[in-house]
Amino acid sequence: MAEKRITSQDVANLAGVSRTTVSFVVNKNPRFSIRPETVQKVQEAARVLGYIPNATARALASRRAKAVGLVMTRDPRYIASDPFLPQILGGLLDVVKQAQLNLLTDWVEPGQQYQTYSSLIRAKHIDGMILMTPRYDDPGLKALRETDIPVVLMGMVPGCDLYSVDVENVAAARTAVRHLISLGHQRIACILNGPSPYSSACQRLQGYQQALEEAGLAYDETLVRFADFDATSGYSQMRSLLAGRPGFTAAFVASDNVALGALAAILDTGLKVPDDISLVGFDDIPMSSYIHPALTTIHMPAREIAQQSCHLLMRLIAGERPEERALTLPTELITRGSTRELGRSK
Amino acid sequence: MAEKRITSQDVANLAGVSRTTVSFVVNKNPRFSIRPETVQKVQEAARVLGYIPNATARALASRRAKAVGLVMTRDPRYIASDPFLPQILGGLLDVVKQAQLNLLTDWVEPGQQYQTYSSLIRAKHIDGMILMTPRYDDPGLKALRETDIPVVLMGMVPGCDLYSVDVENVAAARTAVRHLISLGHQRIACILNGPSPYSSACQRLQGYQQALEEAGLAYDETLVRFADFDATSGYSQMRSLLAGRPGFTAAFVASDNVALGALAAILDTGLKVPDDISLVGFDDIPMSSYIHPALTTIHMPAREIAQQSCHLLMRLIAGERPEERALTLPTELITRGSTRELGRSK
DNA sequence: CATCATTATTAACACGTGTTAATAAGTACC
DNA sequence: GGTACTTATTAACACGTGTTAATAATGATG
Repeated sequence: MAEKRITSQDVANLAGVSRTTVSFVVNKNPRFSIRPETVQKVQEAARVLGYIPNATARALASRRAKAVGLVMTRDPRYIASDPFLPQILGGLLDVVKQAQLNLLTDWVEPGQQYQTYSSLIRAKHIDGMILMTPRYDDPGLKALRETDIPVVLMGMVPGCDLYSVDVENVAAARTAVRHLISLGHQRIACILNGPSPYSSACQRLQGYQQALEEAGLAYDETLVRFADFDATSGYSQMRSLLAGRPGFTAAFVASDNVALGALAAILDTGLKVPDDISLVGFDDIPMSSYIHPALTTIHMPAREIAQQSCHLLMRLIAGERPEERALTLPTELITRGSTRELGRSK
Repeated sequence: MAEKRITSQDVANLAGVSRTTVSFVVNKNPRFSIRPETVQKVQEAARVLGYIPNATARALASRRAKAVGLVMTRDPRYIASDPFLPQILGGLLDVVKQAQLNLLTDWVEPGQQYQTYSSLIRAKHIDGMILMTPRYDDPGLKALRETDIPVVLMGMVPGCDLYSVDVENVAAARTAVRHLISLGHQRIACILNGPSPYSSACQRLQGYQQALEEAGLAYDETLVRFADFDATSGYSQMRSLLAGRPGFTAAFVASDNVALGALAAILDTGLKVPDDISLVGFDDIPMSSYIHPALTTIHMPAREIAQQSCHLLMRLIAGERPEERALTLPTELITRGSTRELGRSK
């Protein structure tokens, strides 16, 4: 309690130099060269006293918070069931630690988006932010575009030219559905990962439609459902699909999490995967290879997305303005046990 | 870019009062009463200008960072596969937002614990911190105890009287194993969630041993394995168990995540759950009810743990020092399809 | 030796707020 | 109308650092 805070002044006194010199040594400011023996003295004094610069004062003086924000745009209850969050966080922490930055996490209450975006930045708690899972209908995005605030979207919003890092959702979904078609399936159901305001849901639906179209298959709206990111919604949407008895032999579920729920629904109805219904997921969450049958899915490079987003954000904070505004990462189809050629049994 | 920052001075000028008055109005300082019409004037001016107080300056002046830290003590690769992180984060964000605090996330590199703990606080980036999944062998804990830094452990470390919030690991594990015993199982394998330096692993092992003892069953070390938090490790540990052909009819796996791997290993060997082997997990991750067979497990109130930890931390930051240092939350056995009475078939 | 160029160091101000101690204005009382 | 007291407001300092512009010390050059 009585621990006296040690300031740069204390270090300066002990080393017998001025506070400014200490600052130059600590920050290795290249514009001013300091005699090696002075550097030595200062570093020794800092070590002896256990000097740790006060980050707050530093932020105030340098007008740099040395922190970036991860801002989520979902209800907290979805945050709690987001299977990617750990990977994203892991990737961000990696980069952030290496760059000596801090990571602040926040979520925006629906409808208060702009308020939160702008106050986070303007209050200078952070230098820039990464927006996770942006929505089409977020009015805050347009407002952000007009400022010059460093922002990176994880996931893209069409018609919005903020910097973004995303996977090729359309192509990936098309690949997934093509795979089912190549196995002979003709009636293929589709459950999207989330509601349509989320751009990833929309794009994956597009990929589904494109694959059907190029194969000359009709698009049947009654085979399409929108889930809500979690397994529970996947379960009920699949039940709703099965209740209609539409005779589909395969399903593309645009989220592994949702797919697990869908899988449970199928098994509960007494049908088997892949014998009766082939299932393709999306995301390749760590667990996908450990369920039975192991889930065929699209690999989502979550960690890379996080890392690239962070690197991009750091460039923006440094003042760079790269030409390319949308960075798109490749995905990969992982074939496992949940898909099988139509009509072939074990 | 040219957007001029608006300071409290600007507000003061517009309202025709001093900066101090603005500060009193904004902070609703009760020690100084201000005439209602002045308050009105100031608030109006702030609204017109869109004034947002600079959090950094505020933190510096008030010597309160208005932020708490979530510090993880695992390798980043474990962070990435921690199924609880989303729930924890969701719970923390809930509380933190309500208290107008910010949440900073960080992880400590093994071996550098104390360095990071202390610099985070002393640099005043945060006012206090929550340590996730502490280890027995963390020398930083002892060092922390000697300072008066507000810290809450999520998960407890015996012999360390830092404030902590945890579940009753021993009792919960005992309940889980008792359940298996009550179903007639006598040879029960055990796979711990993580390596023994993690206290939760140790405690769950104790619970396992106690249940055996009170039922008069012998403790067989060859039936015990330590996993490494993820499904992959669960898979290999279960394979290793099965390779020995020790004839166990049930297994207690102290983590659902690990249990999923173990389940896959069992099924891959051609055995069935629960027909051949009954399985009890631990954690009740959201997915546990959606796999087949649905996992019998111990419900871990992750969200509550996070919330309670945060509340406790806030009290510590406020200067309180509650008598009770260890808060223990109850768990609950959730019986699902993965356990069955010995010898009874479907 | 005087002059200039270069290097090393520092005094002084800036960053935007919280807070104390002092002042000014207003009110009640005899 | 002066005094004591309350209320409203502010000037001035504190927080701990980054950074510029000026100064002092050193070395090189004619």
